[in-house]
Amino acid sequence: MTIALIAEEAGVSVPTVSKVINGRPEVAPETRQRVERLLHLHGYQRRVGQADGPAGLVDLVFSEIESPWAMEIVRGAETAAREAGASVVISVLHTHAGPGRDWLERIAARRTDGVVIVASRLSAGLQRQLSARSMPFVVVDPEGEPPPNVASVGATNWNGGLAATRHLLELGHRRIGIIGGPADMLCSRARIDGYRAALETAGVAVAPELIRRGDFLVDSGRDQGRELLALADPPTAVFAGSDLQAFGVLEAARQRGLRVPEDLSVVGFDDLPLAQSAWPSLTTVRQPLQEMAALATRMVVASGPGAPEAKRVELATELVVRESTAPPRH
Amino acid sequence: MTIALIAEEAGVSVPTVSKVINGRPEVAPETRQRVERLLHLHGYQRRVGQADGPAGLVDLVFSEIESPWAMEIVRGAETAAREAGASVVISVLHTHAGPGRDWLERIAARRTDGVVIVASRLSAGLQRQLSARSMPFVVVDPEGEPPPNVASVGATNWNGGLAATRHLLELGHRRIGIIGGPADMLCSRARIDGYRAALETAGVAVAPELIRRGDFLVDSGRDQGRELLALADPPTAVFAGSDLQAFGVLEAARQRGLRVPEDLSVVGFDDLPLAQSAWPSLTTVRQPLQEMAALATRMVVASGPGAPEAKRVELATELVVRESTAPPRH
DNA sequence: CTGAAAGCGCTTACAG
DNA sequence: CTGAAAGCGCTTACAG
Repeated sequence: MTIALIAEEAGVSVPTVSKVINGRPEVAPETRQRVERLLHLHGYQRRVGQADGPAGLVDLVFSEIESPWAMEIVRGAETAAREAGASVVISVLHTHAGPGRDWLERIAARRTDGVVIVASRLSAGLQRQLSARSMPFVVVDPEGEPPPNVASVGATNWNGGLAATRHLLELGHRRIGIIGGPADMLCSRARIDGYRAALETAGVAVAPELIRRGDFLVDSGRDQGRELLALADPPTAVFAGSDLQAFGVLEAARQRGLRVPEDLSVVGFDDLPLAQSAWPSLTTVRQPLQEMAALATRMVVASGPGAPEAKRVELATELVVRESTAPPRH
Repeated sequence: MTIALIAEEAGVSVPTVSKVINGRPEVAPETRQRVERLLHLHGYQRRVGQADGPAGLVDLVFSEIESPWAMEIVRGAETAAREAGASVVISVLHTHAGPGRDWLERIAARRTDGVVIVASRLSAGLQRQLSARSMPFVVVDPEGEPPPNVASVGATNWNGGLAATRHLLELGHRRIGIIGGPADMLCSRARIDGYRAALETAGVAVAPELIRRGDFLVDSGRDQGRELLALADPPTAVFAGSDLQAFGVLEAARQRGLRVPEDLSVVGFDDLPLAQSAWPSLTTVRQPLQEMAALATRMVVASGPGAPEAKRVELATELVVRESTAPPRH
């Protein structure tokens, strides 16, 4: 939006618009008002030179970055952006409700090549506004069901849930607890469904009291783990929703004087670098977080102005067996 | 001061000066340097349509982001930037040599309010180039001795090393191993000096074989820890250079069948969120990473165009005693 | 790697 | 009050 365009729309000359912008006195009040309204309407901002190639920026939007999980996402996005000659801008919203108007206005004030939204809700309004500004976007691990025409990247969570649960069943476990993430996280629901499928296939009844929810952090693993272990008929194995949650379950087991894996088997999800260094080292479902973020970033920078192809990609998860799982005692 | 005047003084054309300012690659190195010196000398600032406003971007430059340590820095910087109405751009250089020409050209191609350089070397050349472009910058935890006129933020590493070592001495330990970071990290040298000071004050001889170096990651803690525990007269306590290194030492102790803290005391450094969840929970020296990054970010955005006041700030460290330290057996 | 020429968005001086 | 014309600082496309 240039003053030339504003001038045309207002039916005045370029110098007149310039005078309004600069508060010169010699402009007729009606003219001034008409021009001001148009300036405001179009959100006019002075533009220097005429660079306007790609901005070299990809916006990476988190709801929270408390977990080392987020660091893996940042690493993947940064690598892919750098390879494309771009840099990553981090925003943390501190809400799962998705980016709001504040954020959108800030983003609009500078240029960006595109937006990667991580583990957050994408409202229809935001989708429309991003599209209106020709900002391509991709959602990583969407919260809730993403609209069908939105590009997204995730992992094969259902398969991961299935593989983890089967591993425990094969070891001989029958009472298997599960701690999921927030109820509206799609990835978490898929894992729980994989857990159910494995149990049902094996002819093991699904016990509602063994299915718990928390956020993905250590504390919720400890709290839910404690409750599971305090049950009259406690589980002999727990499948946690994240590696951090699994660390919390390890803590709960220690507090009860249980040894892992002799008295309790624990499986995590993510395979963060720290999963190897924990004690006992963690059996977990690896999801390729760096690759997921890198792919989303590449989709966004490759798409140029205009929406990227709306497709859903799921990268493979893989069970990594370490020391935290073993057959149950009897 | 216009680019036309600079061009005349440098004996080049106006477009050439424009290319230098915008980080275009097609300028001969000698030409670039001559022009940069003049830009800096005259304190050049782009004058078109005077305002242009702040870019709303702070560049946060890491050499590596493998550790959750980096996440704490990101969180602090992001919070401070958001409070100032700005966003954080992440760059990872994958070298400790500090930002090079590549990076500088990319940065110059867009606007930035300033640069926070984390745990990297700041070359005189880079310092000159940032100044030439009126980009304020602050170094967090500088590698090597930073030039005296450079603003930097760190922690009271010497005091931290002193406090950790005193804690172990007070518990009765006399053979205390230490694993530092890379030899040219200033923060690491300060901690080792604090360790020496505590030993000397207590009249305990400093044993060279007990002083080790690694990077700050888990593997180096495990490797150096293993070597320390394999000594003919092994230490009864180890002060690690980071919490991750301490996790590695815990692993080395387990591999040797030693219990912590009964057979070996371990102290970390940083107090990452995970230090509480480890087992045993880690006695460590807390450094306020988020506050350090937030302060550096605020210094950079507050300084406006032109260099920030060149000052060195050290935030306080604090010993946090948990379960990984105890009196030695005898 | 360099710069003459054309062009950008915007401002100013001035004629009407 | 208004706008055609000249001008400003700067950038870009391109020929050499």
